[in-house]
Amino acid sequence: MPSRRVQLLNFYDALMTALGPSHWWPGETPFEVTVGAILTQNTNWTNVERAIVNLKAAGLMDPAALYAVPEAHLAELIRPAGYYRLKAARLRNFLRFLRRECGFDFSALAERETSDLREALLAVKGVGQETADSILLYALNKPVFVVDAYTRRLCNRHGLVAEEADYREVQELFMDCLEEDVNLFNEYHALIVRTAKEWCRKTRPRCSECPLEPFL
DNA sequence: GACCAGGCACATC
DNA sequence: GATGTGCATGGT
Repeated sequence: MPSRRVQLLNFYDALMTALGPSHWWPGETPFEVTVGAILTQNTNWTNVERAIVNLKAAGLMDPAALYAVPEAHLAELIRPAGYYRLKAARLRNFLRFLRRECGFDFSALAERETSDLREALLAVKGVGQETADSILLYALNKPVFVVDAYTRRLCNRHGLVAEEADYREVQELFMDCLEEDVNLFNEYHALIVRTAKEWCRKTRPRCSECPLEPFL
């Protein structure tokens, strides 16, 4: 029985061989990445893209500019992403946080120590663990592993964690077993999500062809 | 027409 | 502490 570290490294190699590098997160700036992280909560990325296009077309992919927009207008712009009233409030919660903590300056935010910053992000209403970690890793380049529903299923199916393991437990599995490497964490999470989309959806090749079978 | 998608907060027991 | 529910759009 290979160690959990070896299993995780084998998964990674299999995914990288099958799919190649991901170049994540799609987004031109840390702010855009963060907006995407909030908008994609329980939502298909293609719907998020429509909302991002609307924001850019309105010249609002900028924290100070976006904060100046009335919440109802913001909600209409992000409507294609679903849960639009809820997400408009969540985006504004984050913008208020950003103004208070660093005057809308992401590079100042990135100076802060990771676990302290994580706590601060989690205190924003509408930012849970996955969203906070996505912001830390993909917008701020902090070495934090992002866990999602796919990651949990993968670990369950392969007996790496118990069925009832919570977010932190799955996260610690990866972070304890792997070296602390922003690039590795970035690529690993991206590959898991891409595998779920490209192998495990019914219109794609069957699940038996998935490089991680059994995955979903 | 049902089911799903890169969650989260809150109510209720 | 566990479990259930609302939030909403667009693709398959």
